[in-house]
Amino acid sequence: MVDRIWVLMYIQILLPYSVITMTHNDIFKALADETRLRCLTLLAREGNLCVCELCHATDLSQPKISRHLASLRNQGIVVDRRQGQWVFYEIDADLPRWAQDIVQTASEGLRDCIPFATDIARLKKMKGRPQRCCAA
Amino acid sequence: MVDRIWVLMYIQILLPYSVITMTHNDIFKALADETRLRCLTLLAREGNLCVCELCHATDLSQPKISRHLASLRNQGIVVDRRQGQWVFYEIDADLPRWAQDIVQTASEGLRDCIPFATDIARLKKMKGRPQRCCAA
DNA sequence: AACATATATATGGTTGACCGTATATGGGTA
DNA sequence: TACCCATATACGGTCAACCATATATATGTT
Repeated sequence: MVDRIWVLMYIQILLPYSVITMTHNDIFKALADETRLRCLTLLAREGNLCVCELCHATDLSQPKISRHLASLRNQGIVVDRRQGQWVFYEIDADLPRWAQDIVQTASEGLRDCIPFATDIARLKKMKGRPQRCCAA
Repeated sequence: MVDRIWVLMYIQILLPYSVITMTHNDIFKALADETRLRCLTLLAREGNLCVCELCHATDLSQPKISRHLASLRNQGIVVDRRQGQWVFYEIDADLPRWAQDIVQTASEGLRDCIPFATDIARLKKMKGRPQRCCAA
């Protein structure tokens, strides 16, 4: 029973960090899925967005967005920050410079393509977006 | 029997082109595999290379390299050119500008990392590299 | 023709990543 | 407490992509 508690603590405390095993092509694996590519280009453009904004912009289901954001977080590509009832995601500033350049280049290169342009348009039209407290 | 011949001709003539169904994240799918990433960064650096040079540089098996090059060719990311007994590959100049920038950024950003640095070193040390006729 | 080198493809099998649906968690408010 | 909203995760199933090994094709040389 006591052992079990220690095992659970191990899983809760150590695993979330040990999962971060970034290899050199992980950034490309992240961008290789359309859902993640859409989220990352939106984040590159907007700075930070909460899950419901990403759901609205992409018109994809909440579990789908959340699952992909979790995988990006576990790879150290995005970081999350809870603010009230919302969780805001943004691209990790600690990402290697060249990797940030890759995301930025993709975001600009795809700006006018479907579905990326549509995502931006839907986000702009979204009503009742949550207020940011301080950081843009 | 005659039908069979037409079917075969259809497969041979039409299929290689219809296979090219480039979507916006295909360039990232291409770079998401380490073997292809190593090949593409080498090609971005060297301009063009034949299969045996890529095998030598990466120390990977010939069927493995050839299979990945075929998938890159089928997606319109590289083009091949036979010259004598060698087949030279290079990055397709018709690739969208932003996609070329992605490959270039990756090539430069990974230049000093393992295994990319080792690949370049092995290529430099390779003996008996085939002569190029005209194009660099 | 016979052989050597370079490259491409076929086969069979394994694994990892994705999906939708259902449900759990957690903060905010009444 | 109970309830609502936003978010996260669990479950079970499907499919695409990868691998190694074996073999086919194509060019050049003797």
